[in-house]
Amino acid sequence: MDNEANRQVTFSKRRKCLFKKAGELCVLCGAELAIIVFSPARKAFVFGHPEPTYIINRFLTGHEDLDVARYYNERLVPIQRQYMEVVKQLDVEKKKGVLMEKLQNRTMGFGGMRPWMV
Amino acid sequence: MDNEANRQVTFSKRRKCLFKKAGELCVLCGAELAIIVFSPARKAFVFGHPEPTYIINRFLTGHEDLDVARYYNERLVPIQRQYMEVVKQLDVEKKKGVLMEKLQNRTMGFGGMRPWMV
DNA sequence: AACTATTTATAAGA
DNA sequence: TTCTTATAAATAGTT
Repeated sequence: MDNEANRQVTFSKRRKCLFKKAGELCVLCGAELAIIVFSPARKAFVFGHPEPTYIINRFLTGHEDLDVARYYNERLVPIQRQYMEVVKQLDVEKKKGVLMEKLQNRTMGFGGMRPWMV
Repeated sequence: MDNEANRQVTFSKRRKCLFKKAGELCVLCGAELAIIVFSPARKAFVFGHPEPTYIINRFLTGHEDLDVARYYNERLVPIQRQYMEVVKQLDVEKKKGVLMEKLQNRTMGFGGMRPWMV
């Protein structure tokens, strides 16, 4: 395994065998698995039972019925909604404040104390 | 491999061996790989060289420098921060409102109009 | 967990 | 690349 050509041959042989073993593990033991291999030449080889993406998503999300994008979007969307809701409330409160302040000024005159600004 | 106990033993033996073979493929051939195995009992076992998440992200994104979790978290974290900021502001505005209302009641008496509630 | 008879994988050479 | 083969490793069943 000294030269590059031999290393490539060994890689192919061993990869093939690894995938075979993986398939046996699934069939014999009822396991579910995925293997992703990048060759030294950076090429991807994938094995999965069932499909690799199902296994990967299950691993990444901890859920069987979610893909990664959906998993994160389901966290992102509610907080975006909450955020907009709170912004709306804040706007209402600020308008209330402006109204109150006007009313206060009318009642007390502009020299009146505004304790919340102290 | 008829009964459940034997199947579990076989699963452990073969999984261990699969990971060993995977390690050899990496060291001997300069490959990079990840294996995710779910046992029949639905427990996850992971092997990776380098770290499994690096391999998985490289496979999913097609880029070596893009992290799926990071991609989504970079959208999630800022909005979480903004959300908390706005909640704080809302709290401040509400307290202002309460103070103003008290002051207004003191000034005008409890019969005073509160136009912002109409 | 350890043993072992048998099967399977492997590296190197053709 | 594929085939061969001597050697090493893995495996299932047993203790």
